[in-house]
Amino acid sequence: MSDLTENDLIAQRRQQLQELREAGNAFNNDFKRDSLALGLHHKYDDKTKEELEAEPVKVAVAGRMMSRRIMGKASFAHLQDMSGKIQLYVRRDDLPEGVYNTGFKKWDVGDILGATGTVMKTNKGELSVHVDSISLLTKSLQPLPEKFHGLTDQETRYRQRYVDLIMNEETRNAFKLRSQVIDFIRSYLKKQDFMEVETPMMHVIPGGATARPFTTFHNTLDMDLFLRIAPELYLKRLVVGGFEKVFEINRSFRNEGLSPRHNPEFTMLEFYEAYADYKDLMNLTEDMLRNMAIELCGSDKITYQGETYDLGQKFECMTVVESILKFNKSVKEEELYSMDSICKIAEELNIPIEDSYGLGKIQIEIFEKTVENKLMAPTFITHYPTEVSPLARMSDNDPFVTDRFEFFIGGREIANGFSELNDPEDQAERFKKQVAEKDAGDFEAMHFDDDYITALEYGMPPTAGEGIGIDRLVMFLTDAPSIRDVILFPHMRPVNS
RNA sequence: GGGCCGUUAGCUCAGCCGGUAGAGCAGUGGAUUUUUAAUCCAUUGGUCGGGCGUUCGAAUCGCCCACGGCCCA
Repeated sequence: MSDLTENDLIAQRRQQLQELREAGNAFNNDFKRDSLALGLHHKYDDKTKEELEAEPVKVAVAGRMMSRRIMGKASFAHLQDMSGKIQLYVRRDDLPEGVYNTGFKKWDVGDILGATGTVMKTNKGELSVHVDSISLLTKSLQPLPEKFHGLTDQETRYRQRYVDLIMNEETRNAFKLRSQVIDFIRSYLKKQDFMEVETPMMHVIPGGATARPFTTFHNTLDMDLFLRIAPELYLKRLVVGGFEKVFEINRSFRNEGLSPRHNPEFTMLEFYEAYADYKDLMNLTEDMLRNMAIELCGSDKITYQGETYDLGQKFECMTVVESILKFNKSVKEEELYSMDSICKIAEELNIPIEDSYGLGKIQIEIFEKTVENKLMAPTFITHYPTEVSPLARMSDNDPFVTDRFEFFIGGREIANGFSELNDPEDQAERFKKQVAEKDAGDFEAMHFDDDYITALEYGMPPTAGEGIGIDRLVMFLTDAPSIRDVILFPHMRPVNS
């Protein structure tokens, strides 16, 4: 950032910093605070001005000065710390000689200060600290955005998230909620005896999803490695190993386009439970999301982009085919099971069909085009075709479909779960089909993972597993229109030259 | 990859049928001992995203590029 042409504002502040250096008190590290803004509000907001005067409470606070109103020999300023804001009442004659005029009045909004004083209330009733000592802890060289409009430029908010966090409480709140969502999931699963694990992020064979991976290179081993597209195959190896309930919350990476719903790195929860089936996980999902909303948002009614979603009601449930019929009134069920007629439907919908596509793949193409973004209310979709579910167990009643579900809300996929395919010979056949598709030019198709087959050959108990997209879930809970609003440092193209 | 929109002072924005840029906030100087977007007076500040064209003259018109946003593939 050294190529920034420095403007007057920064030059002035740099000059002040130089003076602080010369005076020997730049970057002080000797101030200890004993109170946070929010704590003071909790403790003393209910007290009257007189009560606070009768029993003076001495506190030490620190934070960034977000505003300042100088009224001559007295001033008001707001300090912002990790918990919130507290007002300072700073009077010249209450401070040591010179501090007010040669110190405080020269400092800038954005500077980081420490102050001690007594808790008071102003005539207007705002809880404040009546300051008796104050010092500059960190000089801020960069001017903050204007206080009234704040920082609204999307690009700057994403590129300089630190400024966004300083200026926008909604941003801070969204990321606090994100953290709480992850805490909630951890404790929810741990209470049910799930064990948290960490599996490789650098894979020799990328697997567990159909997606293009990022490639990297290990110098000493002289080999390509892939950033994982999903942890799935490793987590199931752990189930084989006897960790019967495991979960992982961490990043996966997919080398595909960016959009308001896609970031190249994103966070997923994946969890696996032996001796459970996909229906058990649907129940778990419903219970977990409902309780999460109540605990973290205070209600099972969530408003997202102007629409209200009720997580309190029993979630809707239908099959892929049922949903296609529901949103395509002119389509008859039998047409979805004949290659001739389904191709005609796809053609009418402008869905390009590859020669390699079977019935199941075309059904899913139609589903994605005509159904997915209409699934507003919380909805489970089940009976995904085997053709598009290479890791899921075939249904006992109909080998055309698998014991799989996806969960949608607000027109977006949030979760994907299924009874796991634990028949090693079936799995090997499915991998072979994927490899054939890869050879036919599908970059997203899976590799053949020999070791995973070997693991299954040792025997994996009947197991169900699920992945939940944490970013999309947090988007929903924070009413964020873009995934970039829930990722602290979303991927951006470099800005330079 | 395609379409539409945007990029002007530190921030938020005007200006765009061509005539070399303006406001509010921030900053600077002054007044002000309970303010809340404090107020009042004065005042500094700009390669108008970059490049190339058209023109006597471009922030404004055209083309290309960069970055961002939304939609589509």
